[in-house]
Amino acid sequence: MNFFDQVYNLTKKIPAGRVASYGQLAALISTPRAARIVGWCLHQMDTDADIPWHRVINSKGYITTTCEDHSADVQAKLLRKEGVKVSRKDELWWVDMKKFQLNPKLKVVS
DNA sequence: AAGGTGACTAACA
DNA sequence: ATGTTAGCCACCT
Repeated sequence: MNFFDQVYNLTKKIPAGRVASYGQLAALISTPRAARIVGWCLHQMDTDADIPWHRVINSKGYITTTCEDHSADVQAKLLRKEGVKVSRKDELWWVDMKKFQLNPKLKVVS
């Protein structure tokens, strides 16, 4: 199983109504510094894959997608549909990580 | 086979 | 406190 598959697998486990950061996912796959790869992975992923890609955002809570199919607007909409509070901040969509981050305690590492 | 590319981050100035 | 910089590492060309 390659890294991408692990990312996909893990992403699927994120429950609706919660979000995780790229770095957090990387840490859970035991490669704490691979945050960028996680992002790239989701960027490259098949659009039809059954993966809740929208539940993954950056460590500060901002939505920074650059995909056209998976735009930040779409992502924000999907999250709100699941009960995650998304607001406008600095021209970007933002969610409160303190409230919605998946298992914050796991973000130890380092 | 080697170097480039990120939906990132933490450390610094 | 805010903006920049430099590591990060699996995959692609």
